[in-house]
Amino acid sequence: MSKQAPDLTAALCCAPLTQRRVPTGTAAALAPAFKALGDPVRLQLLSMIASADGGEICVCDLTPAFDLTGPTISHHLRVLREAGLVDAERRGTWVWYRARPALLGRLAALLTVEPVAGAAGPAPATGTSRECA
Amino acid sequence: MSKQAPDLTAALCCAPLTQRRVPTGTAAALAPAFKALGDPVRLQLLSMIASADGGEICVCDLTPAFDLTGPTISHHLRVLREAGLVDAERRGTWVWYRARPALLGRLAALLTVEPVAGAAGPAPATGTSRECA
DNA sequence: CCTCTGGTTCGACGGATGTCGAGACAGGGA
DNA sequence: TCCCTGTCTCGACATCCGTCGAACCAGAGG
Repeated sequence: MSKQAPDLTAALCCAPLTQRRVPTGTAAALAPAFKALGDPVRLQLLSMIASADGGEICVCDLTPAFDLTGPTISHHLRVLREAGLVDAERRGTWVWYRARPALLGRLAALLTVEPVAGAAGPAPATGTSRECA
Repeated sequence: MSKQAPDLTAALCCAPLTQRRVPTGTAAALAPAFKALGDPVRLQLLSMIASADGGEICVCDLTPAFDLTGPTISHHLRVLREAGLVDAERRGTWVWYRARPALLGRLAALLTVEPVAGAAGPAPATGTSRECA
C-alpha cells in the first residue's frame, strides 16, 4: 500500500524532452513509469484497461487474453499499480482496474516532439500546473 | 551493428493506447523503446542529446554530467542506439549523437490521452478510422 | 459450517540488467 | 615513430526481473 504511486511531486517540469534537459529529479520520478511500460505484456494490459468500455475492466477479462498464469498477470498488474499508471478496486468477487490518465498524459507530453500549444494536461488534476510553461 | 533499429514495421498501428487495444506486434515492437527509457540516466542522456544545440552532442559532453564511468555511459548510449532512439556518428576524434524523432513521436502518440484533434492543421476527415500512414 | 471460484502473495529458479576495472581501438599531434 | 586522449569492448560481479507452482485470502452460495 505504501508503495502506491511514487511521489510525482518531484516531476515538477513537464516540458518536452527535446526542448530542454530534463532535471535529475524528473528523470528519477518518471523513469519507473517508463520501465513499467517496457514489457509487451504490461503494455497490452494497460491498453486493455485504458480502452475498456466504461473505463474499467475485470481481472477475469484480462487473464485469459495471455498465455500466462494468474500469478504472472497479477505481478504485472502490481507493477502497473505501483508505477501509478492504473488503480484497482475490489467490488464483491471481482477486482476492477482503471487507468490513471494524469501520469499517462505527463509521459506523452515529455516525449512530444512538437510543442503542441495548449497541452492536453490533466484538467481535473491536483492543483495547478504552474510550473508548466 | 546489425542490431541497430529494431523492425518498427511491426508497429503499424499508432492509435493511442486509450482508444483501442494495442496489438501484440505493436506492443512487442514498442516495449523495448519504453524499456530503454526506463532508466533515469538514459532518460537524461536522451534529453541532453535531443535538446542539444545544433541537434547533436559529443560523448565528451555527456560523460562528465554523471557520476558514472565511461564504460557505463557507453553502455547506456548503446541501449538507446539499439532501441532506435538515437544515432551515432564518429567525426575525427569525437563521436556525436543525435536523436531520432520518428520513434519518439510514435511513443508520444501511443500515450496521448486526448486525440488532440485540430491541434495541427485542419480536422481529420475520417473520424475514428485513424490509420497510420 | 463447508466448498468453490477469483485474485493475490510467497518462494524459487533462470536469465537479463547496471556497474565497474582492464584492455583494445581510433585518431591527432610531437 | 611514439604517446596521449577519447570511446568502445570485454569479463566479472551483484542485483533485479519475468515466470511458475504452491499456498493463502475474500466473497458468494450451499
